Amino acid sequence: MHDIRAIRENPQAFDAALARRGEAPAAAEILALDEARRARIAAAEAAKAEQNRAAKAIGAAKARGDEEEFQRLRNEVAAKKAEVAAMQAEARELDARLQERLMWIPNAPAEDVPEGKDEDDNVEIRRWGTPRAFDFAPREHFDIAGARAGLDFETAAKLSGARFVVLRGAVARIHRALAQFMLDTHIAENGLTEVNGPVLVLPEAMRGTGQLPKFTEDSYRTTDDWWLIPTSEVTLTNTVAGDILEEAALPVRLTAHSLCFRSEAGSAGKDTRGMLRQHQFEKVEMVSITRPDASDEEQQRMLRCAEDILERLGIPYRTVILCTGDMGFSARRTYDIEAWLPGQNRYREISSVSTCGDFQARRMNARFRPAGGGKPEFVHTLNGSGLAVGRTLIAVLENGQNADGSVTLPQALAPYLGGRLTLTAEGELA
RNA sequence: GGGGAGGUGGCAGAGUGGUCGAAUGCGGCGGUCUUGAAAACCGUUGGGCGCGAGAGCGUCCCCGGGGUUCGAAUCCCCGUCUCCCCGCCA
Repeated sequence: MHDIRAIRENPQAFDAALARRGEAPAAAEILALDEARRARIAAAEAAKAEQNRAAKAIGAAKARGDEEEFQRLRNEVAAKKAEVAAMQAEARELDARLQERLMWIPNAPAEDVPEGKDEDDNVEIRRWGTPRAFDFAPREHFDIAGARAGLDFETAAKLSGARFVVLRGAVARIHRALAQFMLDTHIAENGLTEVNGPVLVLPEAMRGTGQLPKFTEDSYRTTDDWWLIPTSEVTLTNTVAGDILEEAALPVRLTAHSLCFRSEAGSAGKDTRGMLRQHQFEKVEMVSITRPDASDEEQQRMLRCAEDILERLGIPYRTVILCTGDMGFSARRTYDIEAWLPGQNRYREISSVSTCGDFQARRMNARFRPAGGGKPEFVHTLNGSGLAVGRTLIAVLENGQNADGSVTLPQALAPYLGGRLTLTAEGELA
């Protein structure tokens, strides 16, 4: 959420930021609401002050036995009361409208975010690794002999319909190994704290991170009005909602392995084969809560944590910075990491690392108290995939495939696979 | 699911209709004393919003939301969370 004071101070800058995102100007409308709201607040509080003064004098009048004055004050307070109530109601209504309006407006892009309309305008930052030269036509993951036995889309369809998968045997184990490997690396090497939280959350949490109110159709809701998290960013970031943290406690660095649920509304017909895009998938997520001046550096650190996973797995990737038109609602700057998928002969998104500045912190009222004392300030929040487990499985399978349909698995997974690093063409670990 | 007890400042814990944003203790911060520290003593110590250049002024907040009353931390209703007992259960 945006700072109403900042909009007041520089409405032009606010509209300019919206324009970079391709959004219509909103400052004029918002400031009109804000002005009306503040006028009502001032009037209501002045009237309330008079009421309080009279109410306070009643006690004294009673004590000194001045019945006449007592009655007069009673009447005065009663008269004021109605006036105050009416003005307060108006102020509340205007405030609610202002808040609601602000809840629908996306974050402003950072200065260095490249201008652009869609993903074609994203800018490549770097590449790591060299895509392997195959002496045969590399297949997509669902066509690799060794993987086929463990990727059961038919049974998944029977259970749950389209965009689900049942993993079996060695493939299921490799998938699990990847998640364990990622978590262990983040905990032991990157200094993150493991968290295992709910995947069912209240609407407030979804509003805090920005999924609601604008993107209701992208997530699933239970009949009890819980929401299934589309990413554990929601769970992890909202752990500090409403808190005032001590500066010494920052940065807070969290990681979680969780199920994620997405309706994929609007992506019908996209990536329908294989397990690239599912309604339910697993992801290891990273979240950092930092001081405002530390968030840019933290984003680079987090980006490195995610890239490091791919490097340890030996999967070539490229890193891009998203342009203004391709960034998510809450983000101020986002880097995507795209893994090389030889079966598709292209790079595909496997991680997204964003800083949200104080945008989410304002929504969830997450603050810290400066070390020297003084007023609490909003923290900065960051999140990044580290990584999407299912997509990493695809990358491992496609990059390690052999002509005979077997797959050579990364050395890094050895501790998790009993040292057996070959997925045979028959779908067994060897 | 049924029954009971509770949610007060960073923590502990008073306060059951008026002068309470709220005693007291602990903790924190500043100071006196001390070579330094401890102890002791003194002072200070929540957040939001509005107005104001500022000092400051006003207003709201005792889990959340309604209500009663001239006046609510205190009374009533609903919700929520915690704890205890019973039932059920991975």
